[in-house]
Amino acid sequence: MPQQARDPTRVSGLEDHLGYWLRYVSNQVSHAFSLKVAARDVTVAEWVMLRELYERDAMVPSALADRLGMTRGAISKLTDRLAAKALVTRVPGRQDRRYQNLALTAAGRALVPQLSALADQNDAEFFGHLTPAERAAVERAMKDIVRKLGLREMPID
Amino acid sequence: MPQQARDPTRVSGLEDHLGYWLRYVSNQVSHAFSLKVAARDVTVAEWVMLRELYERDAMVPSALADRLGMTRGAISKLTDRLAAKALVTRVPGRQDRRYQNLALTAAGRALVPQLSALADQNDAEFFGHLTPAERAAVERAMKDIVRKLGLREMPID
DNA sequence: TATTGTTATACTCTATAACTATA
DNA sequence: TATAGTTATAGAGTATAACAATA
Repeated sequence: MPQQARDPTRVSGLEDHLGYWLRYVSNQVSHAFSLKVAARDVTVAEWVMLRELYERDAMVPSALADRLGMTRGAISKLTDRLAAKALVTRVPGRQDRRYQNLALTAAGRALVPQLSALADQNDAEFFGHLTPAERAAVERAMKDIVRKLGLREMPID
Repeated sequence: MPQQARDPTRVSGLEDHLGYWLRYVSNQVSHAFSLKVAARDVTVAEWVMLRELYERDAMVPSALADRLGMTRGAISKLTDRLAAKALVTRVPGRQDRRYQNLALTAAGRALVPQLSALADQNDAEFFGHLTPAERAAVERAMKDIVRKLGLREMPID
């Protein structure tokens, strides 16, 4: 929120917005994490997809797109890369052959815990010095916003 | 922070990391903002650069690159676009002709307050429903992290 | 030689929309 | 026809590195 309502003629600065600080820190956290997973030849988007498949074992691409807030095209390209790295496989559907299932390979499944450890480490680096109360406050605020977002339609254009 | 240190064999999930939530919310906030400024034919990165020049009136590209945490190449491309939109001009240096100054045009200067109002509006939409205490807690935590890590660059994407 | 700004190249991620195969 | 997945194209952003002009 802009903090200077006292002077309506003043143009609010970048730092006056909570969104600015969030983006600032978030970009740093994500960038640091991307460097860590790059050592395993994986991007952040790839990590998210791998982690999702780890949890659910197998998913149809369009369901994954919905869940991750990406387009089917984006999922398709991501799958191409992960398949090329032999971390994910496409399993053709049997009943309805328009569908397919995405699943982790053994290598993919083995990789997820290693990436997860890197995520733990990254989180500790950035948020470890906050008190538990501070962390809880941030987490609660974020989830609050997500809940509020979930109640309204996503902007399409 | 992963919240399940009790069980060392469990693979921490995406949602166990504060970084995950931060990234999720931050992406939503930035995306919504990008839609707003797109109505003025401006991107978020362009807004940041315009706002910076508004504050400082004129800057050398390499100084801007340092300040925004971008490469000189990126600033060069960004300047190309803003110059094409007649929002920014390149002013050749007089003493050392390797340097140049970037400055807002009259149109650029007139646009910044409008964009600033959109930033205010965007912040209100996403954080307006939080209590002042909650907002303050998030802001304090973010600034804490920035201070702790000595981060000084600005977020761009 | 060192530095400034530009350019070339390449990659990630995103989105739209046309395309195919199937139902 | 409707849907699932792919592909093509485009654009914004990232980064590295070679380059020309200037000091």
